Amino acid sequence: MSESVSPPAPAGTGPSGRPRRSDATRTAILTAARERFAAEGYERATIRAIAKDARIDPSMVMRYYGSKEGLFAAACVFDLHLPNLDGTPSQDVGRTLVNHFLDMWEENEVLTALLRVGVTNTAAAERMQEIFKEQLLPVVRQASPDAGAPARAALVASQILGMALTRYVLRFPVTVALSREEIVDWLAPTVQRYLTADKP
Amino acid sequence: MSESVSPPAPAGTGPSGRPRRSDATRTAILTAARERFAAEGYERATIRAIAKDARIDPSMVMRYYGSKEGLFAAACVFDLHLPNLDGTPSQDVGRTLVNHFLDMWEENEVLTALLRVGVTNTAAAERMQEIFKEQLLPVVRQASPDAGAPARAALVASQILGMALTRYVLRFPVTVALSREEIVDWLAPTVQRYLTADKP
DNA sequence: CCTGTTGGTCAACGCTTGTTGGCTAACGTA
DNA sequence: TACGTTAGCCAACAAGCGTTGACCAACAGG
Repeated sequence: MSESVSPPAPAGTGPSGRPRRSDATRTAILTAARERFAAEGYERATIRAIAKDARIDPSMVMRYYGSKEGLFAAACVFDLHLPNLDGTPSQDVGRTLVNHFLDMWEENEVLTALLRVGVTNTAAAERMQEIFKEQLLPVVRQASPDAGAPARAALVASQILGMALTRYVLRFPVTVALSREEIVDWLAPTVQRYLTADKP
Repeated sequence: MSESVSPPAPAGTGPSGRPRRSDATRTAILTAARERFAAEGYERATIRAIAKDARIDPSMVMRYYGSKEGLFAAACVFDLHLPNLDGTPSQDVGRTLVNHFLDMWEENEVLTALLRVGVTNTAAAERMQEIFKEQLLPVVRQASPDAGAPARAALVASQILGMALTRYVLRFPVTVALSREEIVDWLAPTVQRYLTADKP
């Protein structure tokens, strides 16, 4: 928690600093870390392997990110970029959301990393929960302004994360073989119902 | 794969042998292993910790199960005990299945272990896939006899596993707080639709 | 009673892990 | 040019891991 005095490493991005000479290395480490965490989870993604991917010494990782936990925290800053659904016809919000989530999952490995690590790492699980709470919940409130929004968001998350789990993490062959269109056609009505249907 | 000749340990349950004196220890190890794997995943569940839980020496685990992988394989033999849906009115199969899965997840930690480990361990992921293929797929075929049964089973799995993930593994507070009835009321129509609705 | 088999402990092995500190060399200003 | 700062490598540490083999104690059958 406390910053040590003597080492010159600022430990985080200097808020008002100009670009440092080591920024390339820093992002190389971060990129390698994301790939490894996403592919192998927390324990199997070793600092040594990440450093080798980034073509630097393992000790550099410690210098720039303090510890493995610090590295993971830095690697998992993430924004879902959920679209504003104001202009979307209310019967299309389910389809729009499912499409957006699939995009997010396929273009960005941070979500896979977060899911793979969160299963064994409490900090990552809480981080994931925060993301869904802070980013999905407001959208859900917009789509269904009754008091049950948190529960509706949780239901949406269960279906979205279940699809991500079986398709991108566990990689069930049948699920992987489904086309984007099939997935959207099947999941959109589910999400739509969780968002807008009366409580059963 | 090959049984070594000299050591007297039969390595597996003797198919025609009478009960051994060490059976109590064997099951103690297996119970402890299931708990640890379910709670912490593969890498964090150390043989030493499992042995301590079972109040025996770590080397016993090796003697009885050969290796950590062997122990995990033995700990994850599992039967979903899916009910025969022949006598169930066809509009109730969704509700019946959701209820059954929730029962399974709450009374047996093997599923949690399998999910937590499968996320980082290919063998466990394949094991989970087998279970769903061999045990869920036939039930799905029974409920929807068209050619799309594998895809329908995959969709059901995505929703069931997503709920299990967020409720029993990631433990999202809102999801944990949902009552059994709420979950069933919301998820049953989803599963029902995946099983019996026309392809969208 | 003896003797082979089984159940169990103990101490150590080789290896990998995260982490540390000291050293060199390049940079950038004064 | 001189010198403090930064970027980077190297070698090592302590701890924990799965795994092994030697050794002891309790049992069972002749």
